[in-house]
Amino acid sequence: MAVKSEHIPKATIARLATYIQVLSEFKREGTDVVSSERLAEACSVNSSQIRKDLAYFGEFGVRGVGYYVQDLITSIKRSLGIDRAWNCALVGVGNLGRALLRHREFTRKGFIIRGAFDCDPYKIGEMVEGMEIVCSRQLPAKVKELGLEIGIITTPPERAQRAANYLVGAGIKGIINFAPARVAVPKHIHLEYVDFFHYFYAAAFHIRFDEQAD
Amino acid sequence: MAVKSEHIPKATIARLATYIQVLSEFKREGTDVVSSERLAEACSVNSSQIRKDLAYFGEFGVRGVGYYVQDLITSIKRSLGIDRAWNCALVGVGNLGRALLRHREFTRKGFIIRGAFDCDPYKIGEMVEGMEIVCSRQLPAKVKELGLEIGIITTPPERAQRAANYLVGAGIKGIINFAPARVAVPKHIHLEYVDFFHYFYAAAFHIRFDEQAD
DNA sequence: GAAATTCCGTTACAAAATTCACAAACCAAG
DNA sequence: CTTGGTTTGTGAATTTTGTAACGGAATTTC
Repeated sequence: MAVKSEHIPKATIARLATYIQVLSEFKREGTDVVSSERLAEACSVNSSQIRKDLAYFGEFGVRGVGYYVQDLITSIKRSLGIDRAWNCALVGVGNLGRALLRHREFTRKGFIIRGAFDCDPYKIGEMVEGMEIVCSRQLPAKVKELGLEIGIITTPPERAQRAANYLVGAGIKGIINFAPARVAVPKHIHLEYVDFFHYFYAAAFHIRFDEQAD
Repeated sequence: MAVKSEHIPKATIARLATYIQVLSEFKREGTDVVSSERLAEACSVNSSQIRKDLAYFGEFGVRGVGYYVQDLITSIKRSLGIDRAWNCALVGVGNLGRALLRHREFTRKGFIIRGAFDCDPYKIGEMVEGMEIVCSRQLPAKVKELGLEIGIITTPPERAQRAANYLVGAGIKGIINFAPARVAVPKHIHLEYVDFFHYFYAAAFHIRFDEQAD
């Protein structure tokens, strides 16, 4: 499913993920068809917004009717490139790394962690969730062998750059960095920073600010 | 530290969090003073962007010099309202909930989880990380007793709304929802959705899209 | 089967965010 | 004390994003 237009706003991608979530809820409730208006309300966005977001990727609705829930889920997934599984490598098996390895949702959402890497000799060889922790030096071999495409960094901040270098050198295509540190990568590598404290900061700010506004 | 202007863009808040992260790295390296230009490069944003973001909250720089790293960290933290600790309640002690309870970074960042709640009778009374799991019905009492202000929802999606209701009823001021479900709350309650699969979706999309663009 | 209704896709418009550009402020050197 | 080299803070210009309005396609009603 090709994109219609050249550039797609980052915000649109984020909203598509929300649409999938809400559509899945509709599906569970047994709703087959939904209008942009009703979907918009459930997502707390404008209905034009939804129609426009979807228009970047194609025509998925039926005029006078709305969107078929299951079809739309499928179409959005295809548009996002999550209509297939992605093989992932996790680098840094600390507390956070272990939590992610244990998190069943990854496999369910199509992001399958196939390799766990660490450079600590005490950890190498240990089994976590049925997976053996492997030395980071073996990344190039494993990336080829298992077809790994996305790297997940869960090291301490000071080791994040090294993990990124390993991943890039091994031929990974994209990196999701959970470590609280910026890393430099060649610009053909897609890089995302995950830091859920951002959300806490935003909450703290608004709570404090809203109180002042009274 | 009061805000200068009425409305502050959501994106600005997100960037301030990034600035803190990068400034902390500068501090660790022993850099005392930094220009908006250098900070901008490290954060991958425009230098005017930084100056404008900061201008919402005050004048923190010195013309001809730049920003004093430690002072700027302090100023941004005060601006965001994270110059003090926030007491949090976690509702839903499953895999994700336990992972967050174990995550040391929360305390270090000033978001202290003081109560763990669940409605499963088999879990109530269990100790997790030195904290006793308490019945969700006790939320109102505990919120008052411990001064809890922020609620963290880590229940399965179908129980997220109930958790939100409990939290709101107990007088919490803000909610961070890690459950993959939308919830409805009164509009004076600040609500943030956390879903790190968003980042994976974005990565999947760009990797696939960039390949096509070759 | 015609009219009325619904609702998508798209274009035009409005709002918001980002970037540019420059005056004012500061420091250092002579 | 003045000059030169920096760098901030901010109003103006530009770009991007979001919203409203509307034509046209599908369905339902009579």
